[in-house]
Amino acid sequence: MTATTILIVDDEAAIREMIRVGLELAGYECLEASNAQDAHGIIVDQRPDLVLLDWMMPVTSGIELLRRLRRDELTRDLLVIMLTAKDDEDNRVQGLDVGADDYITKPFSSRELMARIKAIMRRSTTREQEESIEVGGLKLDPASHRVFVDTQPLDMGPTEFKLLKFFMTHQERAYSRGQLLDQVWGSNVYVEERTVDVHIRRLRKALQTDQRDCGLLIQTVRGTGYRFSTTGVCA
Amino acid sequence: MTATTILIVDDEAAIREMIRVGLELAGYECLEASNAQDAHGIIVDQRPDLVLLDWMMPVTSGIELLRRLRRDELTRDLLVIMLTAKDDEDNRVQGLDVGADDYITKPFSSRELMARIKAIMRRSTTREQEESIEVGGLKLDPASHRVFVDTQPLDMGPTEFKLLKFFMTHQERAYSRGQLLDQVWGSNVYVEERTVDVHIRRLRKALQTDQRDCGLLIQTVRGTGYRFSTTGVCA
DNA sequence: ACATTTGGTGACAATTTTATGACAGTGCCC
DNA sequence: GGGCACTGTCATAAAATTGTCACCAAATGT
Repeated sequence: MTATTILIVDDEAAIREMIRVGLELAGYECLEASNAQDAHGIIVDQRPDLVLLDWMMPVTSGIELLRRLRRDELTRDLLVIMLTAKDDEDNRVQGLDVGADDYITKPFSSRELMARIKAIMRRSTTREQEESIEVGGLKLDPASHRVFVDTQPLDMGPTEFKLLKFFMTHQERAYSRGQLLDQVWGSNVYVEERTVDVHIRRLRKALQTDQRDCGLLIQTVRGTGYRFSTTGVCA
Repeated sequence: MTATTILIVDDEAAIREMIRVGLELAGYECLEASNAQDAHGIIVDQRPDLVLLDWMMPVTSGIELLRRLRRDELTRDLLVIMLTAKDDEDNRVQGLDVGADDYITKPFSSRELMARIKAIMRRSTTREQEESIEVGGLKLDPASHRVFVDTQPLDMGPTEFKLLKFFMTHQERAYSRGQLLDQVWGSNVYVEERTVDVHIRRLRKALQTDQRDCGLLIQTVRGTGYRFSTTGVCA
C-alpha cells in the first residue's frame, strides 16, 4: 500500500510547516497550498487522500473550495478536515453542513490532529475502492460515478450513489441505520435515522428497470436495518 | 426500547437547564448534577448511558471525576463527552488522554451537541463482531443476520433469531422458560412464561425446510424447559 | 381409566417497525 | 428571479411481529 497523502491548505506558511513536520514524522506524504486556487489544482492533479483545509483564507475561502469540491463528481468523496478559528462556531456548523468530514479548532495539538486523521481514515475504508464493482447484473463504476443494470445507465442522487457503493463494497452483511449514517453520511451529522429509510426507498426505486428489479438486492432486516445480498430470501 | 439517559454535569444551573431542555425535546431522559460528588453518586445509582461533563468545576474538577470513572470496572465503559471552554486546549488534550470519548467546545449549538451524542452512541453500540455458528447443516451468521439450512436461507422474526442464537451458543443444555426469558428477552421485562412456548413453536416451524426439519434440534424437556441438541432424542 | 399437569397450536388484537408519498428548505444553473 | 435537483422530516398507510388466550393433545400420577 502506498503512503497516505495529505494536502495542507493554509495561507500561513508557518502553520503549514508545523503541520507538515508532524505529519511526515507520522509517515504521511504531504502536499501544501497557500490558497484555494492552488489547492484545487493540486487536488485534481495529485489526488491526495485527505485535505486539511483552513477556513479563513484570502480570495477564495475554505468553504468556497469545499463547496466546489463537493459539487464535482471527481472530488465528491475526498476527505476534508477543516481548520477553524477557535471561536468561530457558525463556520463550524456551516462547514459540517457543506460536507466537511470533521473539523479541528485552532490552536490544536498534533496529538489531537493525529487522532482526528486516524479516525477519519478508519471510517472510510471505501476510499481505495476505485475499480468498478459488478454484482448480479448491477455494475457500479466509481471512476465515472455511474451505475448500470445490464449496460443500461441508471439515474440517482449523490446520496443514493454513496449508499449503493457502500452496500456493494459491504455485501452480505446487515447494517443498522446508525451504522449506515456513520458510513455514508459521516459521523458528524445529525439526521434522523428514519432518513435512511427514505434514501433506501429512493435507491430501491432507482434500481428498478423494465427488465429487472435490482432494488430487491437491498433487503430489509427487520428490527435491525438493511442488507445488500444477492441471495434471495426463501419463498 | 427504553429512553437513553444522559447526565449533565455543570456547575452553572443555567447551562444545565439549557442543555436539558434541548435534550428532552430530542427525546432523551435527563439527569443533572452540579458537582463531581453528586455526579458520581448519580452515575453509580442511576447508571446513565452518557455523561456530559463540564471541565471547569469547583472542588473536584471534571478530569478528576473522569479519571475515577475510568478506574472503576463498573463505570469504565461509560460514554463521556466533555465540555471545555473554547480556548482550553490543554484540558482538551488531557481529557482525551484520560479517556473522554469526545469533547465539545463551549459555546456550541444544540445541533452540534446532537450530532456528537448521536455519533458517540452509534459508535458504542456497533462493537459486536461474531463468528458464524454452524451445527448439523444449520448455520447462523450474526454478521448478515441470517440463518441457513444447507445454504438455503430461512425466514424468521427477530425474537426467533435471538432465541436460536442463544440456543446455538448454548447447546446441549436444558433451560427453563424463565431462564430463556432472562437471556433472550432481557431480565427486566415481564411476559408470561407460556410466551416462550409460542416462540419455540414459531422457531421450530421456521427451521423446517422441504429437505430437512431442523426444528427437531430443539427438544422439549418436560417439566423443565427446552434444550438445543444435535444428538437424537434419547429414550 | 380418570383426573391433573404440561406442552403444542391456531387465532387475534395490540404494538412496532417499515414503506411511501408529500412537502418545504437549499443551493445551483440558466 | 424562476426552475431544478436533492435533502431531511413528517404523517399516514402497510406490514410484520408480539404477547396472550382458549383449546387440544400428550404425559403423568394414583
